[in-house]
Amino acid sequence: MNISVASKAAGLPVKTVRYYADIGLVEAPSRSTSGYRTYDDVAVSKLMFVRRSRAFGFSIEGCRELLNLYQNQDRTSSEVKRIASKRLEEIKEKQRELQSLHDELAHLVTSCRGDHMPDCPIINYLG
Amino acid sequence: MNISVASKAAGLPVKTVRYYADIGLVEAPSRSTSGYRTYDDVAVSKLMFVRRSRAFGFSIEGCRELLNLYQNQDRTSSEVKRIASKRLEEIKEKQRELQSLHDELAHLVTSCRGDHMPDCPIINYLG
DNA sequence: CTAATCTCTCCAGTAACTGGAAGGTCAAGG
DNA sequence: CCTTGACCTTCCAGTTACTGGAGAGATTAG
Repeated sequence: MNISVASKAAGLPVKTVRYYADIGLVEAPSRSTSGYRTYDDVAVSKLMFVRRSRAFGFSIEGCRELLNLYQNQDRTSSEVKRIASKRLEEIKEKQRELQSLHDELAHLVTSCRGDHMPDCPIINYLG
Repeated sequence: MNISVASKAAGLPVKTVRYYADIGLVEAPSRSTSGYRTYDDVAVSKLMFVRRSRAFGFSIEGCRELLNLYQNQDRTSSEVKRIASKRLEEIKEKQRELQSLHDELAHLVTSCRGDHMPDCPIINYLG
């Protein structure tokens, strides 16, 4: 399979597929005589695995860890759970941040009349 | 006031204060004979304004717009409100994203026993 | 045979800083 | 007067995770 087919199958842009090999996140694929990258189903699965991990917000380094566990038959589910739990905590922390941001900004927006006058509680708060 | 005093007053790192002038977000400060940047209270207020805007997650470009309105006595509060509302919508969108991420990942984490065995619903889901 | 479509590599740019090197300036202490 | 240490300056590079584009070779359809 050439790169465009593999990238479609994995659901990733071609550039990204190349990039993941460049940084050593996935194995460098073999090449055809003319130098084209050649992919098989296993390679595609790994790319897909990375895409799904990224969708959960795991960093590239996080994906690297997860991918190692994915490929390692001697892994323990507790290792996986620890990494996923850490990410879950990050998500919760971000949610708390966003919630207070939301509440504060929503309050300001509500209290601003939004008319043609220059006086504005939002500006007053920021200044 | 030298840059370190101003940066403390504004609550920003020295590097960031320089950076904001470099990109033209705030005016380039005047210089002492020896080339040191010199700040006054007005400059500090503007830096503080940017810091607070950034804290709401406004991009540098967003801050630029807001700062223009802050400095413009002919602004209308409706302009300010429009920008703030846009940001609020972005925050809400991000919250929705995070919520589904949270729910999905929390479900997976809960269903993973986290023991010494390799079988893991998290890995199964990702792979 | 040619035109279109792939593919390759390499370089640069994105956002918003942050770190560090190399070197000039200033105030205080001895 | 000299030195030491804390400031200050500029410039360059690195961060994250890609993305866009140039220039050139390969392959395929008609």
